[in-house]
Amino acid sequence: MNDKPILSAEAARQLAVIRSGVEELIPEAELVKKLERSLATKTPLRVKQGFDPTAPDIHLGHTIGLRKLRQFQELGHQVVLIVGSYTALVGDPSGRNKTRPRLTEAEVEANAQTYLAQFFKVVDKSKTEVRWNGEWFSAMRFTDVLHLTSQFTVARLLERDDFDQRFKAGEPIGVHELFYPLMQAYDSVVIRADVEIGATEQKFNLLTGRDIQMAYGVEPQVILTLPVLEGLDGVRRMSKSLGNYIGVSESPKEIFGKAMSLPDSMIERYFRLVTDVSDQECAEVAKSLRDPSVNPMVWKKALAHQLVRQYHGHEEADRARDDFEKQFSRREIPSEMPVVTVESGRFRARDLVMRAFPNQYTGTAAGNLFRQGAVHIGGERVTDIAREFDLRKGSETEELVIKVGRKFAKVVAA
RNA sequence: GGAGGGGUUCCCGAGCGGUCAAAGGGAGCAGACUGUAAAUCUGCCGGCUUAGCCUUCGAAGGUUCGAAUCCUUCCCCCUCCA
Repeated sequence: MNDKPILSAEAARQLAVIRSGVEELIPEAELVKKLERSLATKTPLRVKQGFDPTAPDIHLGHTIGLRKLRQFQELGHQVVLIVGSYTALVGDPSGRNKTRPRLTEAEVEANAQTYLAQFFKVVDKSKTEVRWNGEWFSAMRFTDVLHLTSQFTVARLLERDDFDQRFKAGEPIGVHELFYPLMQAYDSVVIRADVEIGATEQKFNLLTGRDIQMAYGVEPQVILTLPVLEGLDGVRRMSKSLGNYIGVSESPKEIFGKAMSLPDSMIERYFRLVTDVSDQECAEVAKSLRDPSVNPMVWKKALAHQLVRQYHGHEEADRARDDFEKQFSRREIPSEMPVVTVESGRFRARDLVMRAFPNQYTGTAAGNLFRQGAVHIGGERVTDIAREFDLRKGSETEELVIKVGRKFAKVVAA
């Protein structure tokens, strides 16, 4: 406590903002020094975040980090985004129990563009420096690689939990995967990162950055880890591959609906981690949620509304909420649903379902839905897959609303 | 390089010549109940022109009336030794 330097008011303010919501800040004293120096010399800190263009969909889990970057920008610092065009060729082993599939360069390029478009929905593009790490890795000679890899030991690499677990479980570990942390670390050397942020599972990689920077005679970065967000199941991490995510590019209706399917236990956490709602307001939400007379659904709706608002604006948020209440609370037919046009003619009930929801069901699966009473056609439950419906343009049966479970679609005769 | 163990349907995991489209669990989907929450109960859970048929148990061959189960070769993974 006594060895902490005395903070200037501005540095103290910045530190408080930076620290909010973070899991770990290592080492805090170094950040303080960097902040003071930044203020004194009017030189922004270089705040690094990397991403591998493997999965183009940015979801709420990612926004925890992106929101932190934006905070840094608002404090006047420089964000450096590393597009891991080369690291993607390895695949980050963090939190993985399998080797990642390798991507082609074309896939990497396409994914990166998709990613950037979404990235700048949260982060200020004008205050971001984007660098592709192929810039330096493609120029490396083998002796450079040997030099880099000689700065670290296998024992230390194997200390990390994910490698350790895979090793013990008899899962394969490719030698190239061991390079991953070193490559990420080297990025920090090249761009002279002052701060690198990442999810908690990134801690090892981030710390490696410090070691490697020192080995190359660069001032080590401060690392800042952020919590990992649970997905829609409330248990497993939000991820595209698990299909339990809310993407920032999704429609208002999807975002609202997915948010409403969250377990109650996640409401407060989501408010804290992925909305602009202030800490004080979050505390009030938490308090209210503990009150047994309050229906948590009220807060979940508020959360869903807030999320849609952040990505689509207030009007869309209102509309999504109204639609939701109409469709699910009052069980009315939604105002908007996918529309599929078909040629005029007679259709068997099961074919109608398969047309209405293209590529979603096999015939067997659709047949099961009928048997289970999940299918409503024109507002009536249908259990006979062979029942025929006449759809004709111009006639009174020009269109039919098909409902399967909770999903709606409209079939219109052309 | 040598020795041993292993690859089963989305995942884990049983099966070890017919009764196997393959136990059990998980995930998923649907119905009931609800707040598109949780919990619970029930059903479905390879495909098809569905009382039947077709394709599946790492790959390719072979033995057999019949193979996920036996044999051969190959591919991949793990462990121990070097």
